[in-house]
Amino acid sequence: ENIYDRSRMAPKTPIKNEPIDLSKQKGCTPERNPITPVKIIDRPQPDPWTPTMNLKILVSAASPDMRDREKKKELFRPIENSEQSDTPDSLQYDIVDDSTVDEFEKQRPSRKQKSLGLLCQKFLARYPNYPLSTEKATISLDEVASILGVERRRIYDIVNVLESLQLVSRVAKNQYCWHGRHNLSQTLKMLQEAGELQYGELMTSQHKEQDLEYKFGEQKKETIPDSQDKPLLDFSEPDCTSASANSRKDKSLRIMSQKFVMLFLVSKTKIVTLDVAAKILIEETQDTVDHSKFKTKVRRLYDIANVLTSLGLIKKVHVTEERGRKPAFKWIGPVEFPEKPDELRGHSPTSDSLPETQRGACAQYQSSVTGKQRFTRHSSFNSAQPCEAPRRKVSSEPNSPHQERQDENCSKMINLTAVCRQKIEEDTGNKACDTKTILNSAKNPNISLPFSLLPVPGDSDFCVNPLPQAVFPVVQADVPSFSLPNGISSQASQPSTPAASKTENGKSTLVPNQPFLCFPSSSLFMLCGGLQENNMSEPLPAAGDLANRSAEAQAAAPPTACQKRSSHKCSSPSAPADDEEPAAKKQTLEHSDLPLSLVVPKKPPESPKVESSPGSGCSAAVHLETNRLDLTSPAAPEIANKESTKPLDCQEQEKQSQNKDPDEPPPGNEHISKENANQPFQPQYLYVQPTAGLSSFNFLFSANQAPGAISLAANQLPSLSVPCVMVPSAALASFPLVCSPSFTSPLSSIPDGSFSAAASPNFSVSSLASPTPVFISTTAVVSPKVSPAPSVDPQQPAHPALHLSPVLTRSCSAVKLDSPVCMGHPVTLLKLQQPSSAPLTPKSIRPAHHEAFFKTPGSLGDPVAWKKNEGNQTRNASSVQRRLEISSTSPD
DNA sequence: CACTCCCGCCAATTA
DNA sequence: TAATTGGCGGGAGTG
Repeated sequence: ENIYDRSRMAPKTPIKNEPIDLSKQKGCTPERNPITPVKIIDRPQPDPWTPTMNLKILVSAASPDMRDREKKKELFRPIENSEQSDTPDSLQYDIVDDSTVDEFEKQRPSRKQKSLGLLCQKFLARYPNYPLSTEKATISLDEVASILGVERRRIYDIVNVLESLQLVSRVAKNQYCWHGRHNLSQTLKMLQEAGELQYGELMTSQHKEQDLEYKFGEQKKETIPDSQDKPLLDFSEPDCTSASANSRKDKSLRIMSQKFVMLFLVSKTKIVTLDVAAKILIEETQDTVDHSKFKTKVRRLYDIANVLTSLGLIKKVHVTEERGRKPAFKWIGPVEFPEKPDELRGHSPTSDSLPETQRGACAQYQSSVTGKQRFTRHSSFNSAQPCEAPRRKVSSEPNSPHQERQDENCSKMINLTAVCRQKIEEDTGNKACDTKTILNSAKNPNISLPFSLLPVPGDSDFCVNPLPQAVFPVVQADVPSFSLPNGISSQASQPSTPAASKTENGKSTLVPNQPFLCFPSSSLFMLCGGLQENNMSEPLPAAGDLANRSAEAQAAAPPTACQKRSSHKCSSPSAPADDEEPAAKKQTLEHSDLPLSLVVPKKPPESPKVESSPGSGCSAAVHLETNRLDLTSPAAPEIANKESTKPLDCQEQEKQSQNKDPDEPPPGNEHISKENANQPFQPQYLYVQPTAGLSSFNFLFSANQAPGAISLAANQLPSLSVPCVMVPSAALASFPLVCSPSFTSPLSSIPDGSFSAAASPNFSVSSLASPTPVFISTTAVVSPKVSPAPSVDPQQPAHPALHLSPVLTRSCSAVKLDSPVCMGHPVTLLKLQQPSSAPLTPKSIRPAHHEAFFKTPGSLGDPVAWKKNEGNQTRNASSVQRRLEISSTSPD
């Protein structure tokens, strides 16, 4: 064959060697001098120019197509030298060539043929996905460039991206070492972790912080550089040592690539829009949205995306947003990362996407692969990116080392979230009206929901829903946006209509049993109960997708709780494969539908309050009360029944959840109630919006609660049965709090009969240390001191625990819990202050013990951590989820 | 016109 | 200093 080709090619010799030159040297005359380093070559034949040759050259010069054709031939031509020549690929190519034989005709290599993605595939085809140890090949840039017929510059683009994923490493000048995908899963895992730290937090975090951060500007910068300097992943591999390789300044392409991947890994939907990514990746905060810079970033992202696409890790999709459709990429690679290097990984999702050639390769190699992990995860890895450097202002938290970065990211993330939100809204059909406040959807950061929100189909009301997402990265700047919901909620709360509507959608089902509370304030709270996947499974009629999402979302939220323990199980329903991953992730995947796009959020911070408040206008207090009532009544009962019985395991829960109860019509919060009803077990969330900005943060808690407790609460206790509460950090002050009734703590036995249910505090929160003031207590504690809320109580009768006494009063007294949550004390209390915006520092407020339970926004920042922690804790399973909305607004 | 993204100049880094 | 790397953005190809 070769011979044949050659004959055909004839003169090519020179060409072969220097194909590049020919083609490239554009304008130039076809000089033969090899500009680029021509490497050697197999056969150095001196004389190149045969008559034919000239002709060809001319032709090529004349027509690009031809040129391409030529190149292609060369490219494809098996490389004699290379060891890999035998790879299957070559065959394919050959074939192609043959076909091309015809002259220059149509094959227009055109641009597509020269695309980086295609080039990358060719490149990848040369190397096995899972090379045997012996197979490791070193890659010579010059050689590859010549073989592929492209300039080196292009090879750098490819190699840099591959390097960011550890598929190759630089060994020396002009030399790279091919590692293949053995480590890919680990690398991705690391990126995911790092991404969660950075972005996950962001997601949750608020913008405001960023603003605040500005202060840190200096620090930040410092940080940034740090991070950049090192590749996120520094994988120093033993094998190939490239000692210095890393040093170069910021290798932006490498870093960008890693960050980009992180976004996918962190994103629930696994879809990231280009613009969002670009914004996030633009180092500076978006403030200076230099258009040109943005453009450049996007160009780079395309470059990266092309390579990632060739790797079968992502695929291009479009997300349709209000404004129109935007380019986006969806992660189709592995989502879970088993601890060990998985060989298999490639196959799963990824494999599908892989080009056949690769796939084949994979198959071949997979078996062989041992999976050695070369890379250790360096702490640095994580740190690097995330920026540890400066601590965030919030320093308060011990935990939050990363937060700063997060903040930054947050904003970005927020954007994403916003986008998502928007979409969601769109999907739902939103009621823009209601929410209009919501903002311009486009921008609103508020939309916190991006993904998760789901449940509510159209209604913004459900903002609450977002929780799940929130859990995620979503940061949601949304806070602001949520406000909408608030407004709605406020209204809704009374009328139940909204709920109903939702229910209609079917989404409501998701939420069934969960009661909502609305708080006027801007801040939102989310609480999570355990999750149950069940929800997911539930029927979602019309809204199907949404519903699913919502369900998932919800599930996601819980993830923390469930994840470890039952995550898989839970997840199972929803997501098939992922056992290991946290439910949330899985769910997310499923949800994939929603892209995270971001909209650029402008600064949500301020607006939020305003907006939110407006809606409700109402005083928070009022709403609260009502809400409470509502809540209690609706969902609670049912929940109680089921849950009470069993609270814990997710599985069980799930089952229960499946049971779904129809629910009661909740008078008060209709939608909520319904939702709750529908989903008996779902976790409850409370989402709080921070008044001010995101920064303030929202929290979600999942509460797992013992069912009983909850149920009781719900019914009887008007106040809340919600197990968990989130408090906005900053804003916390503004809010009051919520208490969750009892949780069941798996551990604790419940002492009091009264509290019986309550027990547990299993909030995942614990891990979080939060400054927030908020609080929750497991046991019931009502805080004596705080006597809060007068208002609430009436209902409370039964369980003390539940109460939330919202203290409308500004004072926020924080009650502390006496016992550590873990203990399972039954109840907790919270106190809040008013929504007034005064930011409270949580720290002061929060009880020492309880820290774990609550996190301030800042603390929240790390969802991941959170989750992890939770896992540890016993989050139990049970739980019903509830949502609460609170409309904050200043009380009045 | 918007989206993609190729191409290659040229600066920063290395050798 | 030359070579290697790689940031960057003009502007062309596509749809």
